[in-house]
Amino acid sequence: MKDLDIAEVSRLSGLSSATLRFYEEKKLIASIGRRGLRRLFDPDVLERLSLIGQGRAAGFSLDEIARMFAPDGRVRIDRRMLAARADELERTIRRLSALRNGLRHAAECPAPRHMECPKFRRLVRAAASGAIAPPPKRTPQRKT
Amino acid sequence: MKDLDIAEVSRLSGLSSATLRFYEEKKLIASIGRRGLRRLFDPDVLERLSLIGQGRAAGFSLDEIARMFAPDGRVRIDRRMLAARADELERTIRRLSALRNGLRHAAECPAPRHMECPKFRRLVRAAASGAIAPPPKRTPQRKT
DNA sequence: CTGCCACTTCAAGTCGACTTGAGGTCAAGG
DNA sequence: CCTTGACCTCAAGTCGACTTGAAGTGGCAG
Repeated sequence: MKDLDIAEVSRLSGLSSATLRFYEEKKLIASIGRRGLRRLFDPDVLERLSLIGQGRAAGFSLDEIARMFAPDGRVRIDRRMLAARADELERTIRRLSALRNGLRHAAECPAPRHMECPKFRRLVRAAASGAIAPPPKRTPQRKT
Repeated sequence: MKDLDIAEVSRLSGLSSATLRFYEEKKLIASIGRRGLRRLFDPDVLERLSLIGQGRAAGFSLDEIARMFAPDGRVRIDRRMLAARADELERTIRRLSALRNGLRHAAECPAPRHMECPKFRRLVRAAASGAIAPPPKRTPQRKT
């Protein structure tokens, strides 16, 4: 397959070229050369970007993801790290499920004001003990 | 019940006093008075903080949460908004579940290098089409 | 009465992941 | 040959949710 220039990679990956340059600077991807000033990429970069996307979606930081690639560019993922993250995801999923149930109830609850609904109060109380739950960040938007 | 000073609220809620001041400034909570310089809070503030925690955990921003409280301090939550968020959570949960399965597989996969495992490649390919998934932020840590 | 020290205010800093802006370059089309 | 426009670099800005630092204050133990 032919090399891709940054605009093509951008189009195919859905990431802005600024982001691609940023990723290159962070050593997450590497350009294979230039045509004039323009970066050229091996089509493999798309797989790599997908991998990076997976990592991000799983909650790894860019730095962590960078560490998952051996210096030769091969994937070298610590299996224990993955298992740990899977467990963490499991917990997150449970928490979010409870939350979703709470929200669904609140959305359907007939009480004129939420604090008058015993179920809602119970949910609030339940979460009140101890520390307050930290945020599972909402999906930001990318710009083309 | 007796009024609480900021240190007590901090202890009971697990939030730093700086955070409490920050929340007050953002109109998320209100102090009921002072003893000297010290803020005093109605014990109800704990329920309010719990509610705020719930909101944060559900992915609402502080500004959005602030809008959920009527000027008189009563809860006034738009039910459609809650339902919408519940649906969004549902989607997030599905995505995370798939991801968790992928991670679990990757962690147990016998292939010496992940890209050699057909299952792993399939997962990567699957996510490769179209945009890259956005990050579900990881739990930060609070300081007392 | 004095000193301590947890509180106060206000401004500025932090963190991650990008985005934006200014000023520059160069391959390709007319 | 010249213009055009997409790319380039580097620095700085943005966003949300706090945290940190400097400088000040006042209730209360001794």
